[in-house]
Amino acid sequence: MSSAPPNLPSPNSPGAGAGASSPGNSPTFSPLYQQIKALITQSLQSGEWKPGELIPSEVELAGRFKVSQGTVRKAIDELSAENLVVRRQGKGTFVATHHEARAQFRFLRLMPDTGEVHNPDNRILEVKRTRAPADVSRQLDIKSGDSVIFIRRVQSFDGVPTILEELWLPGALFKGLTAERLNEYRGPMYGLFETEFGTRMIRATESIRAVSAEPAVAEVLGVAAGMPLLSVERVSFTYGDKPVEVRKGLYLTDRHHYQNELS
Amino acid sequence: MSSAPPNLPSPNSPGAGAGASSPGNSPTFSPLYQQIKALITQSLQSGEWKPGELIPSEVELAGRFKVSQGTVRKAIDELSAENLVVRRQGKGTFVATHHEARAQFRFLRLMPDTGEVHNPDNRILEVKRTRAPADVSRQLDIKSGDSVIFIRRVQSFDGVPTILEELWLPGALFKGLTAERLNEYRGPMYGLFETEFGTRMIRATESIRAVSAEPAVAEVLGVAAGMPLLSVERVSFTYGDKPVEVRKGLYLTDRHHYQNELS
DNA sequence: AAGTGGTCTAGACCACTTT
DNA sequence: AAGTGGTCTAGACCACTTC
Repeated sequence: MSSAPPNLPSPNSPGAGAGASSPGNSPTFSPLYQQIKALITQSLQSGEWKPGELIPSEVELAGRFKVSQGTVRKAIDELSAENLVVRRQGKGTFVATHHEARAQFRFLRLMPDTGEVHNPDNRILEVKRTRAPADVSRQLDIKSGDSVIFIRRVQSFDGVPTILEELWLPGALFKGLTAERLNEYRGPMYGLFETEFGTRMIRATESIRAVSAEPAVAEVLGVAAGMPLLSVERVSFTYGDKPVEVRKGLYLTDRHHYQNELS
Repeated sequence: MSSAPPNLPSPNSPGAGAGASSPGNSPTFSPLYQQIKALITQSLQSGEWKPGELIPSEVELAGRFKVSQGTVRKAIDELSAENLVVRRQGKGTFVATHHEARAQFRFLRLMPDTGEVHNPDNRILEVKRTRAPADVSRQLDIKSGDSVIFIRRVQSFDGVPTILEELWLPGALFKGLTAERLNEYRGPMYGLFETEFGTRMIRATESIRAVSAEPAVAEVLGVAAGMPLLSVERVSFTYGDKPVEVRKGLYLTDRHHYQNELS
């Protein structure tokens, strides 16, 4: 294992020469555990350890990086808090995956008002390769007019159409994504993205508003035009805070609600 | 080596609602740092250390509880992650308070679409003591018909009425809360609750939907009836997961949006 | 200089899972 | 029994703030 050792300034020679150590932009050394965390994140990003897989034990990583187990532990603690890995006592630490109920609800906040049954159904209306609209290309941080995959779909619960969604994905990352593959795939869409295209969503921001259903939208959802709908605009990010999905959803909230925790 | 593991099986305090719904078995011994965390939380709850104040140093707490500093540290780490305390290097650890910009945005998620100026204005429409409606009393975990304080207010930004809110507070906890005190108070409402009534909100859940503005609502907000509005129903909790506020808000989202982070 | 939180180490033992 | 993560300790030193 090569594994470049951390670039720490070694315990003996702290920034003695730095002088005044003004609060400016001097090359501040990050804590050891942050450097370890960055190294582990690199291995996650590069696919050295794939979603669902076991990563090396704390002891082994400590040996590899030439630091104490406690330092590795603190690094993994933070990765665990960020939902990049999952610890299981006695078993080891695993790369987080969207193929688990655990991760599902982080990205689907619409809950039925009563009961628990979902009976979800996913109908793909359209998949095409096109050019990114200006606002989407800006949010995806790609050049205006770059190729993107556009997806339009309806999600129903217990047979009731509830979510109409439009997605834009960078074409460069999702070559070969077709309606057929989307339709035959079982499980969450982010699971497919992660296993088939090597792109794992780890974080997202959402902007929520109330809007009025336009006639075309109302027809798809089977409601009257003018019906109030929840508009949810999401930008999802993968490793390195790189945006890789724009999603605009319209939620019917007469029997469901968007659940949020403030803490 | 200390004499004996100070494994006190959790000091059973009456009403301290240990009912954290932990799915585990009953008499499980919790880790030491969890017990320390519970003790510190008790001191926070009892007001021994008040919001904004400095709590004893880690070394002092370690001495008081007869454990190592590392154990106290881990307890405070979690309290810090839960926003109950705030650490400041070199200064100490402080009890979190709503009188800081830092805490404001955790509980106000409505952001202007452009710009940053807020120019907030708060107009109290009504304050009265009444009996809790059935749904509110259920959410506040009080007896149906118990006395509650009811508040109705409008918040404007840059002179534009944007939020119409109705609040219900347990009467027992907020004796003496009047429209006058609400009007003359500068700063966030949760700040007033915390300093004047000793009740600190630490967590909340929100249910969000899209609804249509009823005529009476539309008039207050200065929009047309039928305008789509964001309905935000919040239940806030204080220490021990005790619900102490029900808040039903209607947000005008044509120039603002509800911002959320999925992580 | 003294006090605080922040980092790092080394070692011990515990709880859980698998062999 | 062996391996993993989880807890706890004791001590050292660093970074920051205040005196």
